[in-house]
Amino acid sequence: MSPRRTRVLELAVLGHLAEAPMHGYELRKRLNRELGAFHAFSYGSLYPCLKEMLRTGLIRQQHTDSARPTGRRSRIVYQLTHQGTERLNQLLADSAPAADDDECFGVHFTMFARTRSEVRLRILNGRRDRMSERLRHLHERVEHVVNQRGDPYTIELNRHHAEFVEREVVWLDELIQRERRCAGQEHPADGNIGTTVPPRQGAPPADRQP
Amino acid sequence: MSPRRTRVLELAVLGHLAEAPMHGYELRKRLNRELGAFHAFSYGSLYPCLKEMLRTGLIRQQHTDSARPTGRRSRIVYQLTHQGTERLNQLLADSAPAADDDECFGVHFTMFARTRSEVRLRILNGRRDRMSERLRHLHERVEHVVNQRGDPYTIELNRHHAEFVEREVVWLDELIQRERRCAGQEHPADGNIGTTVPPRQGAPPADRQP
DNA sequence: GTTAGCATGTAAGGAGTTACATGATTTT
DNA sequence: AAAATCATGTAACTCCTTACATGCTAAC
Repeated sequence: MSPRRTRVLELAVLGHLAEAPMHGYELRKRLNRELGAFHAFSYGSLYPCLKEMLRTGLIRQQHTDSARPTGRRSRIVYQLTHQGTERLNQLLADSAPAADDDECFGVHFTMFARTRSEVRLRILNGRRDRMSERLRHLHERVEHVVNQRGDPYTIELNRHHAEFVEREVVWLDELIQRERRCAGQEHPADGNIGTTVPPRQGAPPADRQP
Repeated sequence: MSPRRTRVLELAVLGHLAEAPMHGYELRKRLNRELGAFHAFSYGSLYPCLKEMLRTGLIRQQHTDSARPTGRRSRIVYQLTHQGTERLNQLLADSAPAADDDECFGVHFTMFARTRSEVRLRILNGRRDRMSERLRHLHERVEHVVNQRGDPYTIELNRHHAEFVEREVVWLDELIQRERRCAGQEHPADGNIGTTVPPRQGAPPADRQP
């Protein structure tokens, strides 16, 4: 019925569940902490998304035998299915959306530690190219406005924006260089996404109560 | 029926029509040129918005006696009504949304030349405060991630973002200082920001055909 | 004679948000 | 007893995009 193929949210959820099984509330907290002021998701989008992903078989509810860990309201802990893992790899490997969309890039970036070095480079390069292109457009526009009749505030806004994009390109260049220097190392952080994630064996669903 | 109270688009349209009557196509071109890569509106949002504004009496169709200027397809030229002017002033005076929403701030900013000095200062100050607050949150988050377990890429993203917000605050501070220096002048548009802007007295409805 | 640009629109849908409803548990 | 926090969820709405449909004129 309603697809609810929530592009970026789906990716973020898959990425986090790949790290460890989790329930919705925890998921949202982490998402919003990691993405910072980049973007904040609400429950109104997260829960329907989880439901849809459940329906399409990307995730499943964990066998909740010993339901509530410390008496709280029973949680629904989700974990990736095989299909979910495949979909995640597929999404991660596709660098095109990350280049265009700021949010999407952010989400991809927060999962770089679990992304193959080659894919990271592809994403960073794609992003760099897009940003350069955007910069070129901006410069053209500034020039145009200056030449024409030029409202000073419009010029200032575009100039300021161009400065930001310039910095973004520099930042990306630095990151690309860093990546290149450690090329070959498939595990710059610890553990990849392509294979299963064994190091997290006995880790409980992230539940620290005092 | 369908309200279509398109917040930011409505403001932008009002602002541009206050400058000169215009038809939809021209409006969109200007919007997207001035806002740069900030945001691009499509016809699919602009035309319904115009229709709704027409319905609610914010704008009206100009008496299109001598319809087509050079044989082209007949245009529908819109102009502000009295209500539209009032609504514009009301929206411009409300600095709260501009502080929060990036797009909204951009639209407000491109209309600063036609905004009262006092309101400009209020908007800039509000924006500055919000950005400072955002910065504080970001620093807290970075610290938290560093202290906890710290994924290096998550830290890097937040650090990078924080740097941007820091620059934005600096930029706003500069603008505020500049505004303060020329306080009293209701129209610092000439030589305020950078380039001088020509008088723009009897500017015709911007229609240059070769 | 066909592409490109000007000009106006509509229908369907995407990707969320807000506000609300509910209920348990812990802290004050 | 009240407020905060944890936890899940829904309905209605927003604001915009994409893709399409139409048609006219200028330029290649």
